[in-house]
Amino acid sequence: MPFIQVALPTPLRRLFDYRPVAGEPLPQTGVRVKVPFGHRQLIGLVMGLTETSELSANRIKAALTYLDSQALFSQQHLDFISWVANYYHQPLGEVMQAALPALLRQGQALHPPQEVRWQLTEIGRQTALDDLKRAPRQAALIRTLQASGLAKTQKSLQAEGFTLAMLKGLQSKNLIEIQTLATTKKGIGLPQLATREQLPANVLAEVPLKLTEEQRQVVELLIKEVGGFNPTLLQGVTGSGKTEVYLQLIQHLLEQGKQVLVLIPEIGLTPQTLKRFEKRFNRRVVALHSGMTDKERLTAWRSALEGRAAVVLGTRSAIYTPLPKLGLIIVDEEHDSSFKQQDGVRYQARDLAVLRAKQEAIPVLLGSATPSLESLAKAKAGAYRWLYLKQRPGADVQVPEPKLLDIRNRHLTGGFSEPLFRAMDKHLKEQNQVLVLLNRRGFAPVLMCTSCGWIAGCLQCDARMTWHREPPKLHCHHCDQQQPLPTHCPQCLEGELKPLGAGTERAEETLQERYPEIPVIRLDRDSVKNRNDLASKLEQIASQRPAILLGTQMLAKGHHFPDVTLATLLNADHGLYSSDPRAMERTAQLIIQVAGRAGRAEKPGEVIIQTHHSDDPRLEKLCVKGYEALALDLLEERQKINWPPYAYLAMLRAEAPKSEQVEQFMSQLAEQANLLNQEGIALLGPVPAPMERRQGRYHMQFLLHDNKRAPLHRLAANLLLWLETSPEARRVRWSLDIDPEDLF
DNA sequence: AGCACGCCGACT
DNA sequence: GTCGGCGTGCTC
Repeated sequence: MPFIQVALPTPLRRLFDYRPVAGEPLPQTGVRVKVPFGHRQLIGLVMGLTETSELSANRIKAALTYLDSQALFSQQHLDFISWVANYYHQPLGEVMQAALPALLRQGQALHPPQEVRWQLTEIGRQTALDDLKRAPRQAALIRTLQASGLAKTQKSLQAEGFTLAMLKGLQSKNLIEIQTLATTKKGIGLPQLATREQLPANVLAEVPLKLTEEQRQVVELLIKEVGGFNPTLLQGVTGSGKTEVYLQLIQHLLEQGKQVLVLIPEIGLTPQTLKRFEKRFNRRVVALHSGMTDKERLTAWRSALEGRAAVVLGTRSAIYTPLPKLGLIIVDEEHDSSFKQQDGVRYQARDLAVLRAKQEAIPVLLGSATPSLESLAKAKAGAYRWLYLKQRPGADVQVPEPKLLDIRNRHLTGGFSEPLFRAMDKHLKEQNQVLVLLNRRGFAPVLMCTSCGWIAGCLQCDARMTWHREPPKLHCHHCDQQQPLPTHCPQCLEGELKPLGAGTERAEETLQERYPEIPVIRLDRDSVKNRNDLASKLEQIASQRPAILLGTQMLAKGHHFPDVTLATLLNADHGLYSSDPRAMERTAQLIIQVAGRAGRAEKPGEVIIQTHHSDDPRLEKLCVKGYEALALDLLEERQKINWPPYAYLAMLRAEAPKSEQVEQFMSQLAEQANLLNQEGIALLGPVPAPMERRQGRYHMQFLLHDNKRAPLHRLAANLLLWLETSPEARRVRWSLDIDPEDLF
C-alpha cells in the first residue's frame, strides 16, 4: 500500500505523507484531501504517491476523505505551481492554497450540492403503465410526473407519500431519472444538454472594428505564430487600439476551440472592459478579480477548469486559473505594479505568464504604452518579439507632447499655478473637459502648528497624518489609523493649525472656488468606494461639458474620456530625485498615461506637467523624444550600475514590535549570510526599512545582489534552512522576496 | 502558522 | 489556590 504525498497550507516547506483513505480507490494527483494534522484538520492537495516514506510507518496517519472526484489541477498545472513555489522559495502548500478559490480552500464541493429532482425518461414519458399493474404506487408516481410534465424534487415527492424505494425501483426500470442541472450564466438551473453546451458556430457576436494597416499587420503576424511559445512585447501608444488587436487575436484562438487568459491591472477591470469582451464573442467570458464574492469567483473558476469559459479576464492571481485548452496569454498594461504580489505568497504575475506560456508552448503577448524596463530589456536582447502600434486609428490626432511648466518661485493656489489656470480657462471656455491628476488623497498631507512647528504624526508609523476634510479627521495612509481633528495645537496649546501642501480634496475646493459654474468631478479612493460609485462618476463625466475631472491614479488608468482636451499632472517631482532607481521609470509612465488622456477624439489636446525641475534632462527627453528614448537611457544606466534587469536581487525583510528584536535578528542573519556566502554574493545591509516604524512595528531589510541568478538562489535557499530552524527567527516576522520591486 | 504544553507571576 | 503571560516543541 503506497502513501499519498500531500501539500498542506503550512509554512513548513515539505510534503506530508498519509495512508490513503480506507476503502477508497487511490486518489488522483490534484485532488483535495482532508487530513489530520497535529491537533487539527487541514485540507491539502494530493501531489503524488510514494512507496516509501522517510517516516516510520507507525507515525503516518490516515487521510480522512477525498473532497474531489476528479483532479482540480492537471499534472502540468501542478508542475507549474510547484515551479512557482520553488522559484519564489515559498512553501508549496501555501502556493497551492493561493491557487485555489477561497471556497475550495475551505473544503466546499466544486459543484454545490443541488436539490435532487426526478424526471421521466423518454421511456417513462411514453409508458402506458400496463407493466406497472402490480406496483400501483409506482404507477401513481409515474402519473404524477406525467401530469406535471416537469421534474419534481425528491422532497416534494416524498411529501406526497412516495418512498425512496419506489423512486429507485422506477429508476432501475429506466422509467425515471435524476435530472442533472447545468448552471447558466444567470445561475438558473436548466437541464443539461445531452452532449455538451451548444455553442453557436460563429464565435463573433458582432462585427469587429476595421483595423488600420498597422493593426492588421500585428494581428496577422501574431496569428501566424499561434501554436508555439512566442513572447511578444506590443508597445502601443495610448489609443492605438491595443484592445482591438487583442480581440481579433482572441477571436482566432476561440475559432480553434482554445481558451484565452487575459491579465489586467487591479483597477483596470472596469465593467466596460468586461462588457466589450462579452459583446464581441458568442462565447463565455468570465472575470476573476477581488471585487467578486467568493461564490462568484468559484463559479468563474470552475467554468474555466471545465473548459466552458472561453476567455478569463482577471487580475494577477488569475495566472493560477486551470485552463485545459489554454491557447494564449495576454498581459495588458504589463508595466503595472499590481502584477507583483507584495505580501504573503510573493510572485510577479507578468513573469509567470511568460513562464506558463513557455511550459504550455503557447504565445504570450505583453501590451503597454510604457513597457517595464524588464520587458524592454528582453525585447532589446531579442528574447521577445518587439511590435509597435504608433498610430491612433480613426483620427489624425497624435498623442500631444507634454509641456513642462516650471513652478519654481511661482505662487501656487491649492497646488495650481497661474499659467495652468489660464490654460484651463481656455479649454473650459471651449466647452471641453480638463483632467487634473494629483497623486495625493485628502485635503492636505501635513497639518502644522504655525507658532511651534508641531506636525501631526502617526503614533504607530514614521509618517505624517493626512488631513481629511470630508469627513473631518486625521488619517494615516500607511496603517489606516484615524484620529479626530485637533481643535488646537496639542504641544503649545495656542498656535494655529495650518495645512501644508494639497491633496485632491483641497484641489477640489480650489477649483470650485475658481470655477463656480463648472462641475468638478473627483475620483479617488475616498469618493469612489465601489463599482456603483465608479459607474455614476463615469456617467457624470460622460454627460457634463465643460467639466473638470480631478483624481488620483484611478483617473489615469484605463478609462476613455473623449472630451478631455487638457490633461495635467499637478506635481511630477515625486520620484525625480528619489533614491529608488525605479522612481523615474514610474514617474515617466505616469506622465505618459496622463498625456494619453488628452485629445483622444478629433480634438487636439494639450498636456501640462507642473514641476520644480523643468530643466531635468530626463524629463526633457521624455517630453521631446518620448517614453522609449528615456526608458532606453534608464536601461543603460541600470546596466552601468549592474542593477535589474541586468542583475538579480533577493530581499530579506523582518519586523518586530521592538527595534532591538529586529536589529538583533538581522545582525545574526547577516552573520549567517556571510558564513554561508561561498560564491561572493553582494550582501547589502542590514538597514532599517524606508519607513522604519509601521503599524507600531520596526522593519529592517537585507538585500542579496548578484549578476547571476543561480548562486543568489542557492544562498537564499541556505539562508532559509537556517531561518526555519533557528529559534531567533521565531521572535520576528520575516519574509523572503525574490525579484523585489519596492526597495526604497 | 497554529496549537498545546509547561513553567512562573498577580489576582479573586 | 488559579488565570494567563509567552517560550518551546511539533506537525506525516
